[in-house]
Amino acid sequence: MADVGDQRITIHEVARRAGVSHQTVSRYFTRIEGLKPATRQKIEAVVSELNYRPNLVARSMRAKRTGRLAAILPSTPNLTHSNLLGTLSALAQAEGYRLEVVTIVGDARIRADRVLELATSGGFEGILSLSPLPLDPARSPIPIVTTADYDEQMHCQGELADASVVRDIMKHLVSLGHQVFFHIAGPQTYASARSRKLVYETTVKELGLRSHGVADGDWTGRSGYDAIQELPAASGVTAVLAANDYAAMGAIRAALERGWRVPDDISVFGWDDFDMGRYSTPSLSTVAVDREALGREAIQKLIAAVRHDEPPETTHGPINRIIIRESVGPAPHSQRSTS
Amino acid sequence: MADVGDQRITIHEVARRAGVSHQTVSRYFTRIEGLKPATRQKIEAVVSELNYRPNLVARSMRAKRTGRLAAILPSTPNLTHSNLLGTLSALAQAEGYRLEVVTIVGDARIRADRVLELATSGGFEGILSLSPLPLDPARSPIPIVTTADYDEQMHCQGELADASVVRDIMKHLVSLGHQVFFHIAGPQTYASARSRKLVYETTVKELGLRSHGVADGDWTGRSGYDAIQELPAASGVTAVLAANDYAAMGAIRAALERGWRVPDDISVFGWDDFDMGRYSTPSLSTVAVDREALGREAIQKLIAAVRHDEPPETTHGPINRIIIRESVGPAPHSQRSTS
DNA sequence: CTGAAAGCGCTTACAG
DNA sequence: CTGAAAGCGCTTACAG
Repeated sequence: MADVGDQRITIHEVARRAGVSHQTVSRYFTRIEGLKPATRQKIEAVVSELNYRPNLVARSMRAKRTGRLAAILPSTPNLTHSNLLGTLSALAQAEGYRLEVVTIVGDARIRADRVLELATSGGFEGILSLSPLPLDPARSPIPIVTTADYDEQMHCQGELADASVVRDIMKHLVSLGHQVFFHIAGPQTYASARSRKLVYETTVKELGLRSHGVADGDWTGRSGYDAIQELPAASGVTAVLAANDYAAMGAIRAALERGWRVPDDISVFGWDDFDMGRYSTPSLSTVAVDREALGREAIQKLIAAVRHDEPPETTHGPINRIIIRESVGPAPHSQRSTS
Repeated sequence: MADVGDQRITIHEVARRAGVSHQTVSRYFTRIEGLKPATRQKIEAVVSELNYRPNLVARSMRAKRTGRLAAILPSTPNLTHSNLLGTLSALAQAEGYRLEVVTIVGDARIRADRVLELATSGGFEGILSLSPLPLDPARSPIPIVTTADYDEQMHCQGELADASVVRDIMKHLVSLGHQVFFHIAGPQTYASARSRKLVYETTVKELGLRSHGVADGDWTGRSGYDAIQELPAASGVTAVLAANDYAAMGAIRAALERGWRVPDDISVFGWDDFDMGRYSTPSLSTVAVDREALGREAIQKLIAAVRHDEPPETTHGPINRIIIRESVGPAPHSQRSTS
């Protein structure tokens, strides 16, 4: 049980072995030039022999600049399906920053606490949150920027501005003859789920539609499946809006099992444009969210804040794009009979 | 453009305002007891007024113990579909550690570098990698444990030991009368993709099967779709093993579009047990990977290493479970005719 | 081009 | 129970 190889190599040890002062070793790591080739070589030899690397904690405590930004990822899978992380990382790198992607687990309260901890940890110059956080940025010693999520966009641009997507979907369905709607919601702890539900309900009233109401869901296929299975046979529902693609898939499955054809008898919309929805049968109508545009904008805003620059202009186009595939079609001419 | 609220509050400032020494403030944060209630209250008032939080970087530089572990997540989505992260986090917490989940973007070389950087950063006591890494743990000053991934398990337990799953699948298909196989591989930069391909090829030989070969894929639905679309009409393939569920979904879609019934004409297997595969039609036969068991084992191993304890016994059962759903059935009695 | 001094913000013995 | 001293491993002016 001897403690093997556990002692940390310090810059002093490297300096001693190389026969130079520790400041010179420090320079070797921080400056590109300004070292005599001979000195450089001596240090290089010792560094690679000892496999030494500077302690970043110590460095960042002394140097004001750490060159590191943190991207806070929610632990839901929605964001990982694109190359968003790679894009953000590359953008940060182009501006001379490292991006560390941190997933924070727990409820909103815990997550906010941990983010504040990261902010005061001294390791980062700025924080990018890829999901809304119940956090006052003023409480943080470093800039915190949140991506304009679906719902935030809504709030920024005036009540229900971006919600036009949900309304557009419903209008489209109305134009196809649908009259009785049904919403399978996401967990109401998520702002995006709350807002989709809100807009659904608002639009039902606004357009004078009939709604069988809203089922509570939790993003899973099972929740969509259950919601449709429990639908009364005579509900008359012909159009279903699910909170995401998983729930939509479950809904379609349940409909098919009940002998309802999709889309001939009932149309189903998802949200997120997951890869599998494109290839399922029927393929899934959905909403593609341009998270890369949101992320790009957010990280540029963050870097500007870290540098005390003016925030950049917002230039991206629409974030949400409706994709209509096989799961949506004209409403059936006659009502379904009870099976 | 005044720099607003950017100066960091130090422990000295808190101490000054509370009328105590900075060590007393330090004690307020590190020890549960040992402060006079009056002193505690004075400090508490100042802390909440200034919203002060100790600089963790400074703390971890001075104190040898940081109480933090890092979990390195690959930027592929496979792992985020379960509550693995929550489980790991809870396990760490129960042992008195914080788990910080870090996603590292880039190719294997870059990722290995960044992990080494984290290891020497001084911020963590141990690192758990949830994907294989081209990294010599001996080069790290702190313990690094990698979850026994599909392929690693294989190597640990002797060549092809765990590969039994792929072989079991193929044997099952043979028992259903299938004779001509086809594999849609994952990107060969991934160890798991390489190993599935290897075992496929080995088993073809071992069981004396006919194989139409291996298509190069990249985990996406599109790659599965293309592979099947490009299959010669007279290939005679009746059993397809896809590298993951996405590719399998694409394969099924392409087969249906070519007028091949699934599973009547052709059977398709996926891998990963993604949520949507359960509800698609036909539902997807797949392999469920018990990543939680792997993760649990890995983090216990890591914590033991950090504490210089004996590593715990490996007690989990089989990691991979074959799930047979509608996409797999008996081989067609007669060969398909060219359409 | 390189070395001696000071200090980043905290914690940990050690006194009182 | 609380304060004065030392030091974690580095970098940044400042001299030479």
